[in-house]
Amino acid sequence: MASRSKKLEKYLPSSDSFDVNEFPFYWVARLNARYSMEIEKTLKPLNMDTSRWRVAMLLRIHGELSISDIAEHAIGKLPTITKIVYRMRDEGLLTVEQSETDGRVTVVCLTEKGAHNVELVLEQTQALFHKAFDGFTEPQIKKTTELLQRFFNNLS
Amino acid sequence: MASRSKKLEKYLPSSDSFDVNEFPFYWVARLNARYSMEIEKTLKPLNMDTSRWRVAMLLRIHGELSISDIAEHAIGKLPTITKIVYRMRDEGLLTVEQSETDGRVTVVCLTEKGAHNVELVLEQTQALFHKAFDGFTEPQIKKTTELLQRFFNNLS
DNA sequence: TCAATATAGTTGACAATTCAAGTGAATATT
DNA sequence: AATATTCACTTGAATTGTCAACTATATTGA
Repeated sequence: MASRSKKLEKYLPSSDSFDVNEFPFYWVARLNARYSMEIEKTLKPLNMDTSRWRVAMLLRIHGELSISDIAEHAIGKLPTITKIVYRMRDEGLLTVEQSETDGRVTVVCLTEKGAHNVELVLEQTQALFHKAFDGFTEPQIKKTTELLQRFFNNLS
Repeated sequence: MASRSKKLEKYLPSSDSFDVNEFPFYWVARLNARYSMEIEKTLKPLNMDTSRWRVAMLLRIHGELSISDIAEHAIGKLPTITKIVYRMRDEGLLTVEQSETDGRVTVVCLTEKGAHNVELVLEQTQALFHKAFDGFTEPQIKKTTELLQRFFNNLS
């Protein structure tokens, strides 16, 4: 047995000494759920939800994206993203058109209404983000992202 | 303007210098999604999914829990958890009964079949967890959990 | 060049989640 | 002791997500 197993044992769910409270993925799931719930409170009055929000935010950042691009950034399944996108188009939040250079790809872009909506949400979530980062220093935030990225890459 | 805003600005989605790749919640969402997707590959052949798995795992750890307890640990909504629980009961994975000390609460417990199922999944996910933790030292894992907990508490 | 394969997305049937509105049991208030 | 309120679910209707199968476009290789 490798010596590192001794200390790392409690992080393996199958181990006898496993402790959920020390298990990173337990906290990733909980934090994600809590974050989503909090942000939905702001989103709901504006007829948005987390799915729509993620898509809108990605489009704000990247200008325009294909359905696959969105699926990749949001780690969602293609049929799911497709449906979110068409739902949002029907609501007038974004435009959908076939790419001119590749007939297979669907290019998605925020409408003015969609962009305006995003800004509204951003204004109203400011307080939430300040609360989220409260007590954190810049290096700590950086460290968090770095660790999360490493776990992410390990699973990819 | 506070001096700390300067450096922390890029972490606020409303800021001009915002960078998603440095945004912890982006990575929390992505990591959670990827982790769920990976674990579902193992779960599916055993007729399980992430929801059922979370509930089963919590029951393995805590012995028995009320529906609210489960909702709290899994950060899920009560109607959702209620339905998952009754689905799992119908599948013979757990028992559901009214508490003797408080007639409002529903006590949930794994059946033998449910417990056996959990052990099967645990065996088959061993490799996944080793992969997930690959390259991490004990202090790094500890640090990750600590940072996630702090974000979680900030949002609570 | 043209069949074979791969990509990118879409659709319909089905499953899971969520909201709103309930029920019934326990606590708190008068 | 009677009433009001809170708590812990539960349920039905509507929304959303997922799988499997399919379409259309692009790329590859003989």
